[in-house]
Amino acid sequence: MKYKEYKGLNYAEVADNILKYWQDNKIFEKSVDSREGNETFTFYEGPPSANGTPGIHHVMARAVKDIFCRYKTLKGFQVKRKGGWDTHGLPVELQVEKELGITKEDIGKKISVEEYNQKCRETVMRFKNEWDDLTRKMGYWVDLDDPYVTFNKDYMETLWYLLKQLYDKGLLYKGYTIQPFSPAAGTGLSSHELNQPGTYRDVKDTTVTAQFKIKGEENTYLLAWTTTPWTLPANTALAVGENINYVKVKTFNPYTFDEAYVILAKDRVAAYFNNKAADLKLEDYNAGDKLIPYEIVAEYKGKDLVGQEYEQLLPYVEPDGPAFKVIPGDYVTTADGTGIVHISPTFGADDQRVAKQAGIGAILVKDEEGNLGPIVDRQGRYVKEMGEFAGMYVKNEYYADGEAPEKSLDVLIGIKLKEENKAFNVVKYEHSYPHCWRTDKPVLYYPLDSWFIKTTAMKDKLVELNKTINWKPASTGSGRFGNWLENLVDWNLSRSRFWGTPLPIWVSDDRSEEKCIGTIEELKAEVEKSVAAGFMTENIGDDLDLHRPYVDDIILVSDSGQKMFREPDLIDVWFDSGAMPYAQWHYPFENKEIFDANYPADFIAEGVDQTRGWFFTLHAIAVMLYGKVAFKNVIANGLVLDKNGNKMSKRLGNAVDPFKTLAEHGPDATRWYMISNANPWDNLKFNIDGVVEVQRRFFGTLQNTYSFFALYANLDGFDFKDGEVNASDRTESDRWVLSKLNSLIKKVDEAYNEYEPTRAARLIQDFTIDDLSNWYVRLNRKRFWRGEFNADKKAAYQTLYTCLLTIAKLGSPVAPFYMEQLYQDLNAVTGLDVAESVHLTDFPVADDSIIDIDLEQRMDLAQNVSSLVHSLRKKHKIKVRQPLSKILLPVINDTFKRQVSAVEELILSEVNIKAIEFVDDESGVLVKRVKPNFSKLGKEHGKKMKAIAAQINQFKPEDIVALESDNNKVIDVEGEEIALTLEDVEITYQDIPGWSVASEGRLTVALDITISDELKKEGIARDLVNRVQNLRKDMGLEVQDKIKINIEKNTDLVNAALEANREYICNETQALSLDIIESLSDGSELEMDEHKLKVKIEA
RNA sequence: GGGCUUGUAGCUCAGGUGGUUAGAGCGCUACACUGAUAAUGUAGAGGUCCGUGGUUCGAGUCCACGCAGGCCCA
Repeated sequence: MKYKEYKGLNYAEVADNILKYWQDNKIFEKSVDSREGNETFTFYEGPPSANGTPGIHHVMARAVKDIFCRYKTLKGFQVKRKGGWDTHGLPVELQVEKELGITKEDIGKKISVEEYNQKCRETVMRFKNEWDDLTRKMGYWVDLDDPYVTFNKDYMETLWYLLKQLYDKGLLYKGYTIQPFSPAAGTGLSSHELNQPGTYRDVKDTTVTAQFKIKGEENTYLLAWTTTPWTLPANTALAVGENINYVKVKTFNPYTFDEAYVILAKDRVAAYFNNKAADLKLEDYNAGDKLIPYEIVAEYKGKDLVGQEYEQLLPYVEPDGPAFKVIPGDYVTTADGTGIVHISPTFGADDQRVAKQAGIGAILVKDEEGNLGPIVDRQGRYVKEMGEFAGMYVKNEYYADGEAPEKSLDVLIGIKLKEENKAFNVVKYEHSYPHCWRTDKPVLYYPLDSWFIKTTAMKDKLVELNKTINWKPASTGSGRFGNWLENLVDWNLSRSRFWGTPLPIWVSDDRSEEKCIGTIEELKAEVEKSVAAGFMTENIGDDLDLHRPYVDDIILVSDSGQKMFREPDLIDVWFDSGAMPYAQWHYPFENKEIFDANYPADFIAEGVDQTRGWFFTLHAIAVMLYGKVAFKNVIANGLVLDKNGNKMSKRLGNAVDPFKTLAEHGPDATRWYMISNANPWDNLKFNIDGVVEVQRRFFGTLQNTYSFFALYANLDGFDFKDGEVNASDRTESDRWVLSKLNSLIKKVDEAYNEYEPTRAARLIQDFTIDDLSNWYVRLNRKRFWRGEFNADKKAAYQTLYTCLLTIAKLGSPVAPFYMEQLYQDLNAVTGLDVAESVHLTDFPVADDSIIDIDLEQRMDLAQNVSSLVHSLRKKHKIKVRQPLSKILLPVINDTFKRQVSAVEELILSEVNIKAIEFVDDESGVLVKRVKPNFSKLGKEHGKKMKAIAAQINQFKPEDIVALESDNNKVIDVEGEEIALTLEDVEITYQDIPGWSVASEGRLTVALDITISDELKKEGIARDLVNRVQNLRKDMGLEVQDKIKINIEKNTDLVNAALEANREYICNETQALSLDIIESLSDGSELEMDEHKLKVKIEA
């Protein structure tokens, strides 16, 4: 049995083969089944929607999910991963509308709801095959055979069950929110519709800065500005910014010329008062003067104004609760207006929110049916209670052509306020305002009925439990998510659409009776009653579809015998996905045990854009119904942008095709690149060059290392079947790399465990490239190819084998295909692991007894010394093949000497030097430099630091000696004596006269660059060996083939070099003989620096 | 407009608790190696650490205010 050897590995092909291996051998299934009975690690899959094709960012998101599921499996947990599909919602509906060429209004008219929903059902899974294909090709292990689907009856029944639970807890109620509304079309507009291009247009409106008279104070007014004067009669509060500065200004009303004290933001004074009037005296003012004098008479903070009461501005209708107070508004600015914001809870979303928070009521009227409503009806007209303005449209645009009055309602209100000394300023103002895309008329912000989940009732619990969740990154949890919870509003569940889960609430005609249905069985029972009451002809069958229109046809009977109809709303699709922990198992109707074992989730991961989406709905439902978190650890990953940092979009053509990327570069390099390049929670600028680099640098190096191993292990028949070599029988470098390897295991385990995949990948990568390949293999190459298969060689094979196999296991969560191949290739020969897949093995366990920190330090020293010597050779243009006699190392301390001595051989062979000499103070050749220890001295002496540093830098050699011998030196700084010890300074050896010196930190190396005759000869011999090896290779000789070397007589130096090193040359080149011949007729001409040799080689 | 986030070499990223030569890889330049070879090694050049103020003996690091990009929400 041989280790597989490759000629140019195709990584995409590896993935294909491994994928087949997994499928044929059911490895994924086994990775779950083989952990049966073990502790479970629960992962929830956030369901994607299959009505569009997947993008490259899905590869990123799913790689993150996959990594931790695989890791936990290796750690022995059973990790069930049920896939899922999000199938309801607006995007699906819009897509269908577009394809059918219809609008929402046409549904139920041009096409039946039944047909329409059928179309949605067909559309929503359109790209399921592409998704499944991507899932497999990228190596995302998730159960595709039995996914949850949100439109399935079982799934929907659980939703109903959960809604009923909320209903029974009193957490489901009907209320209103302020939504964009088009009176002309008689319909609410979704935010999607409002985001259509062209909806926002610049319009000129009459704006009013109104005077709100403070209660109990003469002539004192709060000024508030509005671009919608028609909302002023609905005013119930004024909002200020708590940290904004306000002033009271004494002046005169520009319309009535009455004396007035007005309050507004300090920053806005300049906008309301003419600077030219600044110097005018109030007492010089005459009514009608153009310039109106003003004077600031008091100043307040916004929070000082909070609570101030004022008189109702336009008292047509009484408020339904406390009103006419100053309240805090977090969104108030001084960018425009007066810094005081007019609040009408019925006509602004912010208004409604801050009013509710402050316990302020609204201005409401009763319609004919006794329902409360705003002072504007659904056609956009003032209601009858509005006195002289009753029946007027609030916008002139709403009148039929030619019927609009000359003066709009806004203008009339402006006039009325001026006359009543209630307007401080009335002007036209151009601003951007949304328009209905269908009717072209302005949108109203209007209260519309909706069903809500009372999340605010559980706010404290939601906030508290959120703090127990491990968020990656933490800032998303405390910041974006935490702030969102702090400013929570009730969850608006209602959607007036067709394709979604219907709200299971039936209400009687007079709205006095309600029923919320929680199960299909319950529905049947209720229908039976209805049949008995004669409202329904027959009961529903088992094949009932819970979608519209079927449920709409169901009429129930109330306890008092009234007909009950379903509330026509659908529920927010986010409820669908937030309910997946329960609904995916059709809990509580089935699978109770599975649910219990898999709730809550240990881990979920999704894009950061889901913070207020899925992350919230999962959390909200779990906390409200079960008082628990839904997930314990969560990674909120960032976006995948194009290489220039722009959002990818199909429209712009900068979207990266995931299938193409996977096919060209393979899933492993793609995944490794995505994970190692940046933390998943940072945005990733996806650059295909980066994938190529990862492939070349990491996978290329790893594969080369494996190939190197395989080449020689095959020659020697190494199969690791006769036990492990003792640590004591291994070389220093063997023990070093194994120590590093075990340190690596620890760190990687820790990184995965802390949900830091980037750290894990980088650790593995650095070990593979720097420690294993660039140091261990390079230094030990000869051990692999020289001589017979002895104990030392075996140790080398075992060491390298262990490193490679461990890398395969550690890296398998990130690069599941390639690492599987590596594992298989290694294990096929040795059979040391019984598992048939790397994904069925156990995660490596670090052996502390192998970790030797001192050894790791020693090797660091060897590397640093070598690097310095290389740099010196470079400086003097002496190539490594030319041996040199010695280097000098100043001894920093005893440990240093001991550590360097232990790796002396390594250094000598690495840099081709004959000897290391240590020098210390007694040698007298060292020139010392001293540097202050800033961090220590700075803490103690603070301000004097500069003076101290200046003095230390001027120490003479004898000062340093004195300090060293006494461990004490007193210096005088600005009259104060400061005693220094050795700890206060850093002593380095900066220079050795007559030597070539390089240093890094405290380490200094001096190189003897004199090349003696003998060294020169050895250099020539080494050069020759090198050239002969080339010739051998050119001749196509095998490593073990023997040769004869003939060389034509050359200069005395060269001849002497050959004679002196004959044995060495023959040994290295597998030569039986080396003869110097007077004349060679047919040899090859070799150039070695200034020497030219004629050489002939015979096999 | 608000919340969160990012800004360090041409590119991608590291840089506990403030401490005096700001690092790595890629790319570039030069050299070396040539039995890991469609590999490999070494060195060099390359930085107003986004800006402006502040705190401090000392700021890439702490504070404030900005600027630019991103996401979410208004």
